[in-house]
Amino acid sequence: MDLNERKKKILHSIINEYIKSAEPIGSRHVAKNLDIGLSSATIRNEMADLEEMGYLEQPHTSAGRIPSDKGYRLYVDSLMNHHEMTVSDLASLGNVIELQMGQIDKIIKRAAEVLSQLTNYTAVLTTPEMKRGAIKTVELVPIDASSALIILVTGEGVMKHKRVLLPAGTDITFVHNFSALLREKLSGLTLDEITAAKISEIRRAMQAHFELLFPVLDFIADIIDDVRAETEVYTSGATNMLAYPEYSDVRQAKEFLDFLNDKNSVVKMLQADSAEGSIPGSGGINIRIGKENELDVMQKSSIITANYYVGDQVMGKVGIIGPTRMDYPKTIAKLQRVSALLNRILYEFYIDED
Amino acid sequence: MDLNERKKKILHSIINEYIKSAEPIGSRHVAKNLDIGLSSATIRNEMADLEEMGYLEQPHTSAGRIPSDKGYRLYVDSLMNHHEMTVSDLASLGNVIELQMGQIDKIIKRAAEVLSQLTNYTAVLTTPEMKRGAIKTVELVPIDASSALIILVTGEGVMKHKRVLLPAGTDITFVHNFSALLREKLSGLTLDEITAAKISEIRRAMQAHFELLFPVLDFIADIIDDVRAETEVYTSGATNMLAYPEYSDVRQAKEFLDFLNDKNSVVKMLQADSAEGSIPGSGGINIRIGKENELDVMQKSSIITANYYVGDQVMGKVGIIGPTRMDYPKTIAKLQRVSALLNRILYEFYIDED
DNA sequence: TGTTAGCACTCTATCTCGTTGAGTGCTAAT
DNA sequence: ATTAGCACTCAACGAGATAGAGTGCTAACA
Repeated sequence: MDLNERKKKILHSIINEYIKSAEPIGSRHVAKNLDIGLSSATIRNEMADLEEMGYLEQPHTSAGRIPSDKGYRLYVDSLMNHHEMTVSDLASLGNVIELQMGQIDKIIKRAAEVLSQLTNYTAVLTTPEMKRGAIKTVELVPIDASSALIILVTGEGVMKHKRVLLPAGTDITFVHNFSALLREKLSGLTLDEITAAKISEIRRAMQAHFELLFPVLDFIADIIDDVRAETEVYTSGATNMLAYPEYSDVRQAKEFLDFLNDKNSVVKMLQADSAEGSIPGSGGINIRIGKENELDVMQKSSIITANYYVGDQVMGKVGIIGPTRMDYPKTIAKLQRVSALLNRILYEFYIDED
Repeated sequence: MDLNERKKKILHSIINEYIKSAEPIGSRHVAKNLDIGLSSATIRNEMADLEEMGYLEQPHTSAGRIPSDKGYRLYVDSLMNHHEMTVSDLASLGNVIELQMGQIDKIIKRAAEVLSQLTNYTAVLTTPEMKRGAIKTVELVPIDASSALIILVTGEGVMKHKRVLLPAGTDITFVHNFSALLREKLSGLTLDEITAAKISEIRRAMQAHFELLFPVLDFIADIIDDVRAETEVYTSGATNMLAYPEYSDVRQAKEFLDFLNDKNSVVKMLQADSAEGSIPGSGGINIRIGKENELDVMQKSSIITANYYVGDQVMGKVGIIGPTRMDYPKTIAKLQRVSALLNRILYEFYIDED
């Protein structure tokens, strides 16, 4: 039994219908409302075949059919029509650009909001892993007589700060000199290069009279560790999912929301995209459908991810989570648009000011 | 008909039971399991009285009674036993203290987490309104040839930063001088004092050769507006509510969660505590029960709020949201403990480093 | 040989209806 | 004033009965 054109067309129609209604689709419905030109009996036979081949399943004997994960897989890989965003959707994207002057994490956060509003699903973004990022500047800013602020800025525009106590009676000029020396020693290094050994080396290389401020070096090591380890996760529209019948059970809804609140799980999920899921020629779009995802909470959901870049370096992941019957074509189009927009904004943000 | 001691005792017992079970309480249950020493028939009469007086209600004719909002009100005002935290609860509070070295918003965030874990309800905290806060320091830190970071630190330890573009070819020493001048002009002023007029005044007072950097002043005005307007809201344990039968309907759950996501609504709610709700001698604890709250989403919930301070200045609000049948005594005890702890930590953080 | 009409069959969803049991209110006895 | 007793009410539950959507199969048809 082979998957001929007619079978594909029927499958395609069924999936489209199911995406809209979330109700099992019967042969009669296909024959009447969809433009196939066959009787319900014929459709019935074809549907039986499609079920045998694993593309459809039946919730129970006398219900219609719903697509299986395998069915969706075929759908996203070769069946579905690709989609262009509508004018009104595009218009609402304009707002994102206005944030160009803000900081990088605000832009990313905003992108998550836009995506979730645009799609009515849940958007998830991760900020870049900074291992290979370079330090742009380090500054020690005195706040008052007894404390100062360490500020670290990376090439990607990420900023991190920490307050440190100064030994009593430290002279301000002294702090400034130390700050200048720090900057000289550290700027340009990538975060990977700043190991404990490197810190010790700097400590030795400094003149002895900075000894008073040596504890500050430890704080700098801390803060760099923070930046290095830190992958922030922004989620938006988590509650959108509660509007879909798939999540009408509160307990499952809770599980899903708790999962989204757990940063580590989300990062892990976003980074785990599989080779099987990547859509050729889509610019790095990756889709995992239902059980293709190992996580229990995701068995009824799908996730579509994309990378975003500055220049040619991957900065992070954008993902959209929806029920398995989510509207793949539209969602993919929106995801592509937003990630492209994000690329452009970050590029301008990053390159222009370089 | 008056509310004698026996009626009070019965009401007290019923409310305690209902808080545990979330099921209507019948006269038989009260007579058997609770230590009153009266027959179910007598209890029945008393319960009928209590209903007539408005302290109890009946979901339907042949169900038991549940407390009304008025019943809860009486309960929290004069019936309930006050509660001490258990040893194990206290032990888990120890962890909060370790964050002393972190920044103020991390501490506040952590406090929300601790509270929600401790109570199994939803914790909400607001950060202070900064109108009367003073500026501790302002710094303009060059990042590269074309951009710099404005950094603003207030007396409360809040830090805010923004990246600005510099005119091409700006000299670094020049930036430093400008930065020093800024600091001199602005530090010590409260945020309220820095009006548009004040900014113009500073602009005029500066030597003309800083003209190039005048646009930076506008950014400073922006950033100060941000700090002034900004009341951050931290929420923790939002999904805890989904475990209670009161929220078993997904639609209501969604409404509640959406409400929590809306910063403005939450701030408004936290600030709207009423005179009727404040518990005398409890150190500023305020309770609003069910319909005492105007908000639709809160009709089935109660909120207990407290203020927290640095020294004698109110910094913000802590609130715990639960179903109306929440365990008031325990929750109040925990809220008091955590806000006291918060006060102490902030006091140390703020005063020690001053 | 592929398509279709027809029909018996299956299974869920929904409704009704009786039953159960928890709880009440009232009355009469203590 | 309290309590035992009893009739009454009502939600919850389960057992049929019914409707209807949808299927699979067979036989007729082009």
